[in-house]
Amino acid sequence: MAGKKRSEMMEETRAKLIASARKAFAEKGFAAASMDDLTAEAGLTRGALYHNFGDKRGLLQAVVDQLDAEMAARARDIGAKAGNDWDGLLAEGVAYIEMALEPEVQRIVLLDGPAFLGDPSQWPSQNGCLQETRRTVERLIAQGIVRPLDPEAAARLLNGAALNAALWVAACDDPQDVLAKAVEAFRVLAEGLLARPS
Amino acid sequence: MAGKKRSEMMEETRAKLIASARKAFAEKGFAAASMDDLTAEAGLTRGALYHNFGDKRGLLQAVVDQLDAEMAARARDIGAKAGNDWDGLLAEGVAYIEMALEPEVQRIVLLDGPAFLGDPSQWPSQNGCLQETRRTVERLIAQGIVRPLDPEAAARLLNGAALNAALWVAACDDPQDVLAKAVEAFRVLAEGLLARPS
DNA sequence: CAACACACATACACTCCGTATGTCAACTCA
DNA sequence: TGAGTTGACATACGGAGTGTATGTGTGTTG
Repeated sequence: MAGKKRSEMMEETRAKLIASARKAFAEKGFAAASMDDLTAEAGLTRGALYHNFGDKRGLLQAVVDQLDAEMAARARDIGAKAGNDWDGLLAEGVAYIEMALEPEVQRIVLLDGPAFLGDPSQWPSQNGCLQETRRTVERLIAQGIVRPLDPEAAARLLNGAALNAALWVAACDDPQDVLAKAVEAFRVLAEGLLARPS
Repeated sequence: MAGKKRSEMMEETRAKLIASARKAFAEKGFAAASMDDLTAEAGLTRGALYHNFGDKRGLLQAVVDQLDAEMAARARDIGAKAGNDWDGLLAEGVAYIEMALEPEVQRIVLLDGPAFLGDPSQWPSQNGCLQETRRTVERLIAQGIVRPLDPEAAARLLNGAALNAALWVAACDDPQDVLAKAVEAFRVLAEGLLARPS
């Protein structure tokens, strides 16, 4: 079995390590996750890890990149399904809140990522979600729907608001009820961006 | 010298350890800070640390509590100086952004705190900044200035937006310019909370 | 003043990361 | 095709760090 080339094998081990790391980081957090346990669960040793990713942070970076790409793709799809850009922006924001409820996203991308890798906008993956939101804001400004302001700033604050909303929902007792309140508050805040009719 | 009672001595060692920890955590981050180095700089050993704080996280919690109390007090003062509650809310938000630019606050309270202690609202100190903002929002709702919505949700999102704004400013090349953009965006977003004249 | 309590120091066991070295299969090329 | 080489990964080792168990000296109390 397995007529694989060396490069294919290597891609496979990378994928296995990243998959194990996603689980371990999400469950125990980056700091508490043991590389020995990680690699063992993937049927490998730390040798493979250091060979492929350099060090522990390198593995975290790879995991974050993968998650971020998935999140950006989902946000794009959801935004595209909306009737117009404004509804798209709101839908993206709500989607971001809901994604941030998943342990993998919350723990790895939103908590450990910034703590161990630094500011998200400086990541190699360039924080796809942020870019997605920024582009939507830029379109809305061009259309005159949103007030002229720095799109990067707006995207930053919107995503930040969504993140904290998600942390709140994730830690509360009644997620159903709190999620509704958080989404409502997000919508209200976002409306501040709208160009006033006045 | 030193006609001190035992309890006074203990308070003093706690204060010394917390002070050293603030420096070390802010400079190296919680994970990379060594307890041996920490305590040595305070003229003590790890024995004192484990006796007073239980474990490394306990020390982080104590540091975070202290910083949080200071931040809440500053926010309260700044909010009180404003002419009305609405200006107070904006001033608090801007102050929060500016405080988050200080390395101690950013690194310890905003990055390592959530990563190692979990959701801020569940901290024993109960996140004074958040409570401060929430109370201001409650007053504004009572006055009919802000739309009726969940004050906790609004406070959460506002603080989250401010936090991300600060991370952005701290990591950028031109803090002066970016800070202005961030503050502007914050103001615009916050205006979404205002009751529409309709 | 004798006995205790307690704040803190010391010593030890364990885990974990990173690196240096080893090994074996896959690829190359004569 | 087979000897040499490369490279992906495993193994072995050293250093550092946390947490705990035990020791010690000073302050407190009856």
